[in-house]
Amino acid sequence: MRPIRHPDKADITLACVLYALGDPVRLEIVKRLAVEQELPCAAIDVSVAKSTLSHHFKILRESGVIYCRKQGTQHMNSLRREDLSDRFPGLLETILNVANATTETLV
Amino acid sequence: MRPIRHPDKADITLACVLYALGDPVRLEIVKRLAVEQELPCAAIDVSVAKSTLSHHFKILRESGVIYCRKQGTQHMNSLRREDLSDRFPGLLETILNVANATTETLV
DNA sequence: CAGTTAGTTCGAAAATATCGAACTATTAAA
DNA sequence: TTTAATAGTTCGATATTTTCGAACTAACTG
Repeated sequence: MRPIRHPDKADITLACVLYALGDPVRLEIVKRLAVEQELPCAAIDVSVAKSTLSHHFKILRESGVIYCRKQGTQHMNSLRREDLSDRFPGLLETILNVANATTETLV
Repeated sequence: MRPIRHPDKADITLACVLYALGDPVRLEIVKRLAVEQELPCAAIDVSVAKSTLSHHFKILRESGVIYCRKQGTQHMNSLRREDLSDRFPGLLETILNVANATTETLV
């Protein structure tokens, strides 16, 4: 397995973040991470193939939305809250806010 | 030309809105509309084919981000500010805020 | 009516997403 | 110390989406 790539805070772009969040599966992942602090990929119970879920985590990671560290056989994921609110103040907070206020059938 | 379809306010979903905004061209369109109130498609000067630009406007329209009315040969586009802030309070405002604060090379 | 402008639709090519199968890395068990 | 189990990635094929240019439609203009 290759080293896990993460963009520098300064390289995080708004369009990429919005793109990453603009998918029901990924939005669900982010909502879970907002509550649970840190989770392995398998903790997310959505109806997509394992390889597809892996792809979604990669998109979130490469867009700068989540941070991922290896721990044993697991990959522990967490939101890059601080980096995101430095770069785009209020963005993640507002999105999580409206995401939780809305009862959308996600996934 | 078929009648122009717009989703009802209640049918606007967060994932679709974020998806619509998660593209540099479409984000640029929205930034322009935030300043100019109402614009025909051709007023947006981006380096994509006319048919591609038409597609981007369609995505924005069908996601509920913009409203489009025909006026002669033109299609006048405007942000659905009120509908969006009813449905997702603070979302568009925050996104426009950080979009303008950030000097991203879009398009 | 012919010509112009604004935008859409169509068909093909390119890029992205999804899936299942095969793979890699780490831990646990025999 | 093999052997198996678990977590996740990578690969190859198929499906969906994006992009483009060409052809089209609709409304205005001379």
